[in-house]
Amino acid sequence: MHTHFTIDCVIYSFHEGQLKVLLTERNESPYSGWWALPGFFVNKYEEMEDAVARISYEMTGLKDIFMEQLAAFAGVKRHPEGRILTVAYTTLIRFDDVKNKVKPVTDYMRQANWFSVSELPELAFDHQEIINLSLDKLKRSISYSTAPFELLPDKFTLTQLQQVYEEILRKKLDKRNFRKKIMNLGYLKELNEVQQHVSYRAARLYKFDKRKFAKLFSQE
Amino acid sequence: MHTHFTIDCVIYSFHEGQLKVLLTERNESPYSGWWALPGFFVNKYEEMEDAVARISYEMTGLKDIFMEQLAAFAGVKRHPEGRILTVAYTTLIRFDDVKNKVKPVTDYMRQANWFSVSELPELAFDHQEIINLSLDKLKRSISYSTAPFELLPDKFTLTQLQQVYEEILRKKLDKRNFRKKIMNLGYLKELNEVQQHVSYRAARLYKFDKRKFAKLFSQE
DNA sequence: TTTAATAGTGTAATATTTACACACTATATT
DNA sequence: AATATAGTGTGTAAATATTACACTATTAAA
Repeated sequence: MHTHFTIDCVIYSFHEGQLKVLLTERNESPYSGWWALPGFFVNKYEEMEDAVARISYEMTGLKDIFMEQLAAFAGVKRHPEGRILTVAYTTLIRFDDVKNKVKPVTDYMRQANWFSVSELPELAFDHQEIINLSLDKLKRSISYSTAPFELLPDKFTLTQLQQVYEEILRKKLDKRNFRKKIMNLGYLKELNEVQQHVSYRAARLYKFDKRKFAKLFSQE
Repeated sequence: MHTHFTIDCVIYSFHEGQLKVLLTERNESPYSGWWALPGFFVNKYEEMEDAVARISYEMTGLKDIFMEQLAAFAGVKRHPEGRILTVAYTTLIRFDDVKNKVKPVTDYMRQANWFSVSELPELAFDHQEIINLSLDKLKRSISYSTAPFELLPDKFTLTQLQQVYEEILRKKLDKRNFRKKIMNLGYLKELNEVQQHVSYRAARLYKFDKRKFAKLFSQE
């Protein structure tokens, strides 16, 4: 009638054209030395949302990131000591905002690192399964979520946006059709600025307009 | 680091044109005498899926129903004794299959009864919140889920199907457009049978073709 | 036979999706 | 100055899907 209770975090970012997930190297038995999702035990009198904030910080050094619940995983056989119920949370962050800040502030993990979701090492516990479920959800919800814009910098090119879509959907899209469709949605603001420091024709930059996006999905 | 662990079940059916949810009257403190989702504690060495089957049976008398996970709820203040973490599960069943069988087989609940989701009594704990989340999910996923057919009998009329859609989406649909669209999807089989015992023009019956439905969503 | 209740059906206008290829531009290199 | 490189930016026609909209047909009961 009691169970251990943990939180695991699936933290995505986008870098060099690839969807990345943040993993930590465990320093504790079981699975010591294995890569795993950042996660830890919830305290007795701690609200789940507070635990998510605390644990994501302790395991990765990242602060103030908003996480959304994915699902609960509770296999009795996940751990020799008996059941450990974990609730998985997901978030998406801008790689550039955090690139040098990702470092555990606890001894439970030795290091943290970004891995391309298509080239993951063998993971501890059922963490691969958790990631798979989370990728499915991301794919299904992409058309009505702000996910792509949470992964990109404030100003981005349409090619970058298309790459994010292609990574999440795991398929190539047609450039002209993609641009037509995304611009038609009306929540991208075209800027009078272009990319800097590229050795080819610089692409125009765009911004995401949260308000217009919200309006689009408010009434329906 | 430990928590109580329960399962709560959100069980829907469709009857007399309305989406119904199955509630149980509690016979235990706290909230004794209140209506609540059928739910109970998970045993120490019990797999979560087994607990779902056992608890849904004990609280409602229903056997062999497949439930899908909705989310975990874990407020510290849900219960005076401290945190009780509950994982909510959802299912959809055919009203006619179960109409006389719904009865708790435990003393923890006094009775079970169907309520229209638009006219619920005040519920114990945060159960209204759980139902709201579940209704949202049902709405969002209706176009790519088998939900409407799980609520209907094996043979059904297009009007019944449209009513299910209207209840889940909470809006009226145009009859001609609805029929055009649903028939175009190609997974309804038209039967050479009509409704019996109706005091007006009998409607044609249809069946849901699972295979064709699955094919439709397999490759994409 | 009439009434009441629901079943069943089509079309035109508009919007969305798909398939598809080449010229343009900025920089780096010689 | 000329050229190579690498990625940007753009249009159209065909097919498909969506929307708005109203009357006739059928059955059983009165």
